[in-house]
Amino acid sequence: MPYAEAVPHLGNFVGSILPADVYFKYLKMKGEDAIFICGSDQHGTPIELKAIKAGITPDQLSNEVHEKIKKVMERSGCTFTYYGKTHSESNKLTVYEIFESLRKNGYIVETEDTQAYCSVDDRFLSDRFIIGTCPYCGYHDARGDQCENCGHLLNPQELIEPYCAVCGNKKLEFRKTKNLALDLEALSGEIKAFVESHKRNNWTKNAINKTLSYLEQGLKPRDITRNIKWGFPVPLKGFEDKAFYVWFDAVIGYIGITREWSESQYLNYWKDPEAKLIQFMGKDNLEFHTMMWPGILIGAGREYVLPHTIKVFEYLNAKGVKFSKSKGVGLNMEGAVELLPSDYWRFALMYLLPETSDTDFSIEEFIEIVNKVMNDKIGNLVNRVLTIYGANRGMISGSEAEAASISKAKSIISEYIAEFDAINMRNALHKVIGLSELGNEVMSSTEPWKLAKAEDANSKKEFSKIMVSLRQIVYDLGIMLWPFAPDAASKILDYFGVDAQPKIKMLENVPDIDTGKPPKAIFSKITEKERKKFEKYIDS
RNA sequence: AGCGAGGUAGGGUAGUCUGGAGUGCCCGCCGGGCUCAUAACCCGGAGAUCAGUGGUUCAAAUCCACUCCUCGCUACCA
Repeated sequence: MPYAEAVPHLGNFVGSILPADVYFKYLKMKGEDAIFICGSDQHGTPIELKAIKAGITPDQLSNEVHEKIKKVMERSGCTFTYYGKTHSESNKLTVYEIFESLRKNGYIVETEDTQAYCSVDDRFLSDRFIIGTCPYCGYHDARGDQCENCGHLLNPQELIEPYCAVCGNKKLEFRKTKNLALDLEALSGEIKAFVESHKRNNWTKNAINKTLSYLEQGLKPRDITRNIKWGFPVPLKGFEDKAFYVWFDAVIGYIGITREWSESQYLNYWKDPEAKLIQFMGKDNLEFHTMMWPGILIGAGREYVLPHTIKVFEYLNAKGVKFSKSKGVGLNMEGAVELLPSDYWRFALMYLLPETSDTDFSIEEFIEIVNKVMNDKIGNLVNRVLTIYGANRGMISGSEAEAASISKAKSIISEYIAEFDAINMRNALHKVIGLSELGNEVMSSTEPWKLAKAEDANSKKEFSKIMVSLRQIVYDLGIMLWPFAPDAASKILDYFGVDAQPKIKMLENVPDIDTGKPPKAIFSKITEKERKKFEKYIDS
């Protein structure tokens, strides 16, 4: 779920929403009863602080950003079953219900801490609400949690001459305060058993190893409430002036948002023991999803399904720098879809999907993927097949295909399905590319343009068989491309008169090509001019 | 510092879990083919002590140990 502070950048998109959308589209192709739930994560300190600075309420700010994100994600070709938000009545209800269960089951404990207090604003200040001079580098605008200049992690007490970020008050007190925490220590045995029993379900290596290593080191209770005004108020005596901590209501938001989508249907999914919850995220979200989220669900009494698969991706970096919303580094999705069709981003980002290690995003590589892979391999193949097919329409008869190429195509298709079933989406994408390569190979080795000119019956028959095979390959390509590049896939399928959402089972029966539609390029290359525009975004 | 992840031809990557000839992909380079197609496409080739050292094994990129380098996380950023 994107944090509703700003529009997601490429790194956010590639690590969570895009793979989820691609996989969801595949599930729909298979005809599975799947829903794709996502939403804006609205609570927390950064949003509250940003809203105060902007002179609006956090509610307003996060709702405005939420609307923007929703629009951009739709423009990026994402087809959510529902895109909701965490600051909703449905989520609030769900958070309260789960909190109550956790409390009843004895997993909520009290913690005490010392925290800065501003008497002018009459509030406790989160670390980020305190500004001062960094004791390590002397930077004047260091925050209480970290110095942005030297990167040192800080305690608010370390800051020299700290002041309140809201009102500038320099007379801060440090007071004791109580919070509620989830007793992860008590739950750690069950969390470990959960990870052990689920890790074979296509979890990524980092998700398994990092989690087991945390568990090995031992978990401590972790706060679920904070002295903050923005969030759901805590419904417990003595804690009414506090709000739930954003991570708590964000993960519960998966349920809450499904509930917001459909009060009558959400439990059909969340309480179905056969349901599989599959989650995609960047590595910064790992511990929330592999430990705390299962911990919440287990502690609340295992009423809801626990994650079946957790896919944790590494970072996509821009020129070695992490894309950052707050620092304004890199390209956000709004700029991206403004610049180029969403299919290009979807395809290229899935191609670059940082599965095992951080990956650099460079313009050169992106352009290479679009121009060389999408255009030259896939786009060009479609075009050349359609052209030769249309020009020799009368010579193609029956459905007899050239056996060798069809059997190769079939094995690529089954590999594609196997990769997708194992949620290895980048590998699945390579199978799509592989199929286009097969098409190009068949073309070169059989030279149908020569056969088309021949007079003898044998050549004519051979030509027909080859074109039937190529027709099959292009059609299959249109279907298989759909999760990655839905617009381009629709363009290909349109030549076959198909305008419905593709299904895996459609791969078997190829309709004839509608030669009334002249072949048009389904992709076009990124020009020098577009490249220049592009560089403006990346260079910062 | 602790923990996690990476280090594979000139560049970028996959393969590592589950050991089987350095096997694959993209770019670049060299040679050839083709002219249906988007100056594209196809075939062949050169190029790698698989970070290093030691070990296990009939066999190691893959398993084990140690070392070096890069990135990330370390609990009030989410």
